[in-house]
Amino acid sequence: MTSYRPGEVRAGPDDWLSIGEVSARTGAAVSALRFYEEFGLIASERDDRNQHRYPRHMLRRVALISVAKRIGIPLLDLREAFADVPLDRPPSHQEWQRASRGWRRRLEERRQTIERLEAELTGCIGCGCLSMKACALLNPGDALAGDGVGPRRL
Amino acid sequence: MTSYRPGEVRAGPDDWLSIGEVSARTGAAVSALRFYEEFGLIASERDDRNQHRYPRHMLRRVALISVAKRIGIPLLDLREAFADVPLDRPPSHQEWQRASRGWRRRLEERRQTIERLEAELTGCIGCGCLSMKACALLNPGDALAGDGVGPRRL
DNA sequence: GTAGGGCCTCAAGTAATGTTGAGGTCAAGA
DNA sequence: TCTTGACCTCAACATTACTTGAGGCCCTAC
Repeated sequence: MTSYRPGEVRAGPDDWLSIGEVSARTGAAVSALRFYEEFGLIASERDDRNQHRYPRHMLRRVALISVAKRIGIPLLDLREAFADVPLDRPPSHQEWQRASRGWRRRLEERRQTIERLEAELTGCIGCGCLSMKACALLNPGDALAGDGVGPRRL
Repeated sequence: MTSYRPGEVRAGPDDWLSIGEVSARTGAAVSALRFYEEFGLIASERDDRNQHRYPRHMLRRVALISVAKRIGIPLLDLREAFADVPLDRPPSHQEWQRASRGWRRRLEERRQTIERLEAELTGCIGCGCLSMKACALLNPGDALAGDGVGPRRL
């Protein structure tokens, strides 16, 4: 494997980042980064001292992982969502966009679940559903958990 | 402890539900219900055979728990969100509404995180942030993870 | 030359959120 | 009467997502 040194001249002085630098810049713990890498979510080269060297474009991946985590997207889904974004080179604009379409579906679904819950908590509760009759929340089988038909909003 | 029988006359024939009925109506596994109860998220009485008897209003709680789970809200937060909703009697309209205000804050925050991520994936990536300069996603410390100021949308 | 810092590997531990299994009670139906 | 089904308790296991610890390498600064 080619070995890259931190100061290697390619385009800038810190084109390659150590694991500590990536951690500092993304807020992800070093241990988490190692974990993500083993898991295949990110990748790195090694320098002549066997230390991780991350290309800058990996920062974006890590940032996306961190945010996704916050909204409860499991790492497996994340790996799938990243499937077509190359790890070994800066993804092209197009590649990010293609991947982002898949993301958006997931995100939208999630956002809609939240919005529905918000609606339930105000509209539904506010409108008398407390009676527990025909409330979408309590509609069994359906119960906001599926995609069934039935009363949705209002 | 008072013991309630399923058929006890109070208002209807099934004012009290067995754990299996609650499970069937909410979609939550029996084991999950027991877990929620031990955790303090729901509560029940026992009948003369030591079996759980759930009041109907518990269905709503379970339904809310199920939905919240789907959007990644941890049970601890959930317990806090339910703090002022009584377990031992049907919550009043007012009580639900007061609790729902807390919920809404949480939900909104979560929704905004998602919306930001959506924006990053389209707007930001689409607008040249690929250059990695001054991108909210990569702004350390800030990085969508905090509430700091800085470039947010566009 | 030695102390510290940053990095490495590998194994074990932790927290959250349940599920599964063993062993038992009880009531109703064939 | 015997079996089946729903329920009980308690303990152990599973999964996800990491963190912590032990033991070691190498460079830089004092």
